[in-house]
Amino acid sequence: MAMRDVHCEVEEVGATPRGRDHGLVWLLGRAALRSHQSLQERFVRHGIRKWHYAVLAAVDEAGPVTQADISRRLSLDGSDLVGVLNDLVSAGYVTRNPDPANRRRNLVALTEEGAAALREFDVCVVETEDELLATLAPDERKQLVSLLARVLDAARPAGVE
Amino acid sequence: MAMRDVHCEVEEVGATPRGRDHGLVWLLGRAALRSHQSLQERFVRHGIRKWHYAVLAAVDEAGPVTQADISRRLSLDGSDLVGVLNDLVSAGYVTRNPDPANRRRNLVALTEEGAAALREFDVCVVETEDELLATLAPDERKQLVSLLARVLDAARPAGVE
DNA sequence: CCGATATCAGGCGGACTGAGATAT
DNA sequence: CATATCTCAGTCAGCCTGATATCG
Repeated sequence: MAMRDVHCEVEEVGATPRGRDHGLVWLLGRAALRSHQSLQERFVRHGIRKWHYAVLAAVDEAGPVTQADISRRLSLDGSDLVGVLNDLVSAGYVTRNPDPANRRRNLVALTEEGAAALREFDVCVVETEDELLATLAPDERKQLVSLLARVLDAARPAGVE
Repeated sequence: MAMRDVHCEVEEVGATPRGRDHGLVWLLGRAALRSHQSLQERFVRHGIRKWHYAVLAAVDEAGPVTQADISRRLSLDGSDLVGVLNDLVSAGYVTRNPDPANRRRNLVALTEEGAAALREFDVCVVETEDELLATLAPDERKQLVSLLARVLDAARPAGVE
């Protein structure tokens, strides 16, 4: 709207400062919803949901970890993690055993089945992202990811990750 | 365990094609969550939530409209819109009357109080977006918004808006 | 006693589905 | 009858809070 190289078109300053339908918050919310739906649609075929994937990936990357660690890494509430781990243990994807060094803690470790499953689940993510980014050129994809990462970093409440 | 811990480094080709923590879906979801929380925090001080704002804005921009119109414009389910409108009518922000031309329909119109309130609520959005985008240069903001809009357009299920 | 960990119970808002009522 | 609109009931996952037991 109205590039300001010309004589003062200051109309939109007060009323609709950036067009209500195209604001960042709105776009973010809708884009996240669509991508979430698209991903979940693929995940359900494997019997999982997004947090199952996220937890598997976190355990894979960090090795055997405590639940509190997973919780902090993913910004997932500890009480919700319990249920996710129950599912993953039932499926045989992870083991959850008390840490002999500190028996308040549980150590969560990936099983072979879990590692194999994770590689399958990765495909869902790749497919979803390719679908989402189909209309963007490769460098635009990188730009978008980079910009989002910076926004997220700045919006991070207090030292996470 | 026990796999090909052969010392080849072709690992990330199949396993983590783009770094699991930095994928588009993940970033979108987290950024949307943060922005949503930041905005809702402001909205609650005014006694509203995001859909109240979205509906007010839609009615403001489209003039008196039917509920089905609002529903389509915002991709908000009609059954959820009912409750939102109940709140807005109670607050005196909109009126909801049968359309004399087609009495299946309700015509929703903004009141003066609604228009005034909307202008206040706009401030919440502006503040939230400024907060989110604080670390980005003006042209980067435009880039981000533009890229998100393109992603969203491509991801649109079937002719909306 | 205090703090960290894990678990459990439950609330709340958002996205969605299905049934029913009414008007065209 | 068939369709469109609005309303209501209820499901479900996600995000959050609070309470409890246990261990250090």
